[in-house]
Amino acid sequence: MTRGDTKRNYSCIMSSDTSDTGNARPGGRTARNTTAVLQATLDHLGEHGYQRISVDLIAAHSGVHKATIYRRWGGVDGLLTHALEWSASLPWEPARTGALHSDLVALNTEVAEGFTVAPERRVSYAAIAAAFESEAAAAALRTFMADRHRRSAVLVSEAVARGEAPEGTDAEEVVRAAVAPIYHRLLVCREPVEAAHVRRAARIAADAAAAGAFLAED
Amino acid sequence: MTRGDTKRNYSCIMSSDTSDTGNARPGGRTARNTTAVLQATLDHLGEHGYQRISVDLIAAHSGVHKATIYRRWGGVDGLLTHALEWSASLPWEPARTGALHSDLVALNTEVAEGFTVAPERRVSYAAIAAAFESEAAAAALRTFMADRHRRSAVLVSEAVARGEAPEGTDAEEVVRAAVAPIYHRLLVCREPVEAAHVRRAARIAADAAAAGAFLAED
DNA sequence: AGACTAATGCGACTTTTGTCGCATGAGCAG
DNA sequence: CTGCTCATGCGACAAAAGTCGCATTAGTCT
Repeated sequence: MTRGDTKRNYSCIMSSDTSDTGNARPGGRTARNTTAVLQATLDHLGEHGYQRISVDLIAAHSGVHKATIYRRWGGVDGLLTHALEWSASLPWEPARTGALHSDLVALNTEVAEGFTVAPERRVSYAAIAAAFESEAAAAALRTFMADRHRRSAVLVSEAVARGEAPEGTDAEEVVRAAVAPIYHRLLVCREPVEAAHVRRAARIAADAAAAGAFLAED
Repeated sequence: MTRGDTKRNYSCIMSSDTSDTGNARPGGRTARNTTAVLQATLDHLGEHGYQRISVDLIAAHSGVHKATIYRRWGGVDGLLTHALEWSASLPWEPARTGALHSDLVALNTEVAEGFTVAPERRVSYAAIAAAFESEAAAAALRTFMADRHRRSAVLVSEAVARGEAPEGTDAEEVVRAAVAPIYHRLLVCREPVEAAHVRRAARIAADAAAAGAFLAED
């Protein structure tokens, strides 16, 4: 099994098109290797998850030599870090439903599914897990999450414009408040997320926003 | 450096007294080994964190042979799992301040400090990280967290008794709602937790509880 | 087209991690 | 006190992870 057999395109964090990496000498082979290796990494994660991953496996699966992977990515952590950094550059925007509460329900649902539906769930877990292994991965996760929250903030801005929350509401903080219970339940409590949790978290965040709980503190 | 040099006693999840493990032949040496190994594990975590840990290191540091550790605990995961399971059995109860909001502020502060103040922070991170490595560790974390939330729930029950929240409020869910933003910020966003975040999370949870957001859904 | 050079492939090597069989000695029962 | 037995220590081994120098190849520049 060698390079070039791009199997699937997973959603969001997993899709392909690993083209643009800001390397010196970006010419054909380097780019092809990058694609092959990162695609193999995502494929492996999607199929076998975070635990069984190793550089040797990715090397065999991608057709790129082990030493090359160590040189360019430094190890498994680097692979995950790079995959995460790259995925942060993909287009994404939150779904609109017309009201803040239901927007947040939709957002929370998407988050929960990202950690529930295979194969994407394994990739999502890997992204979080990697952040515990290396500072670089943690930084990548920080950037990725900040970006997601920034993009999601429009939901709140638009709600403010519609008069659902007061002017001066910290939009990103509302988003964080809404999704936090989902992540908490999945990654810390290690318990399943039910629809009621999704709804309640969205409800509380929306109500708090309406009540002005996210205005700048004095 | 051999066994028996119990160095420090960290708070909470890190303290010593690794006596009672339900082994067959619980006699002297086995118990001493258990203590030595788990203490060495916690010491190492507190000093160097999760990343650099290995069975060989713990073996050298505890004076217990490598093979014995692999046999009894199975590997690094098992060490962390066992340490976490054991720490769940330690006494702990939340601080009382007289009002739900300030109780939750205190709770959130304790959580945040558990992930901020050395050496305990490294142990806390390790506990979460281990859950990504093995299902056993995940189960241990689930148990530990469920226990913490159960114990913290009295804060809410007492608040209900004082009339601060309606009868029928799901106490544990209020606790989870209060602490979730802290964990989310620390472990997912990978951003520092400020006093304002602690306060806001407590405020929102307390207000939502008062408003009846945690009554059983119909 | 032809030379220059960075990246890669290659494979041998070191280090780390995990396993196994066997002898020993420490607890436990009588 | 005496023997029995299970956990341990021990060291050799196997497997995996990671490193290194060197020859080669594929882009790039002129």
